[in-house]
Amino acid sequence: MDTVDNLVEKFKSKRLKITPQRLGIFRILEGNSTHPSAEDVFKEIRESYPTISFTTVYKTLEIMEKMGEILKVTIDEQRKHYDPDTNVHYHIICSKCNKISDIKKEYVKPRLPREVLDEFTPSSYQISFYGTCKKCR
Amino acid sequence: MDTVDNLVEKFKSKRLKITPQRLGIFRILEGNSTHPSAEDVFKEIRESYPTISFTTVYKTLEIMEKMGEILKVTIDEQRKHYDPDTNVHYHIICSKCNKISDIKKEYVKPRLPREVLDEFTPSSYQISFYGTCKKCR
DNA sequence: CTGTGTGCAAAACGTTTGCATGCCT
DNA sequence: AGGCATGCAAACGTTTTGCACACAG
Repeated sequence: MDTVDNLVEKFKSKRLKITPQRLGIFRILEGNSTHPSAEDVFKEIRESYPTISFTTVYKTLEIMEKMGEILKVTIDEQRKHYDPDTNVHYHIICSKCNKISDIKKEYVKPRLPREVLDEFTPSSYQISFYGTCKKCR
Repeated sequence: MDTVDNLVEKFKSKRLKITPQRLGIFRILEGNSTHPSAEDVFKEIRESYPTISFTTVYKTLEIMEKMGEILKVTIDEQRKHYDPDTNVHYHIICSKCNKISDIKKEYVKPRLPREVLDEFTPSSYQISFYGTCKKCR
């Protein structure tokens, strides 16, 4: 996602309002590589803004996702996760502690065969490795 | 997954019972490449077995998944999908009609860098392309 | 001042569980 | 006969929605 400052400008240019709640959510997400769920964001922002509601968090995340500022990461069938890093990268997920980490090195771009590209226009992709991390082994 | 006949034997050898409900679920899944959700399986089996319950479908799918006969496909954040093809392959998902298709050709195995393998032991992975299919374009 | 955003409560949705009954082996 | 399987209803966890009020622009 963009910087908080640029995001504020983008919101203003779309006539979306900048509220303390939204600013708090922007700040939590900026540079965040923990792939938080809506609940994670809610819990964290509650510490600095105790009266914020779940509704506001959900709605703001939805707006940001539609704007393309954050990506929905479909990794865990229990809940949605969000990733402010919109560049493609692998995810590794520990099935025991459920931690999601990024892998950016030695990235191999998977390709679709030409005959598939005639039938299907890809816009994004996700690569997820499931396994066990060192701590949980 | 294995053939229905072999699956029946596997269930028997684990002292799991073969009921008409379970047989119906096996038959729906055999050779099924539509990546059905529990609800899809439920709807289809209802046609031949109108009194079956959601509970039975969920529980049977869970057993089969734990036995490794079908794979949980985490592609859609709304619901779980199951795939009786347990060989690794790509999935392409049309964001408009939500159809999930298999890609088996020109498969490139993504690799994790060695320093990651010291920290993380992968057991499976999923590659999903999101986009738009010809019909929906 | 206008219209968007907020927050509550309730609904919606897929999934899971407790439990009494049924039926496969 | 014994124990696993079934199916109902209720519980669950997450996400969405309707609505009145608040506040940013």
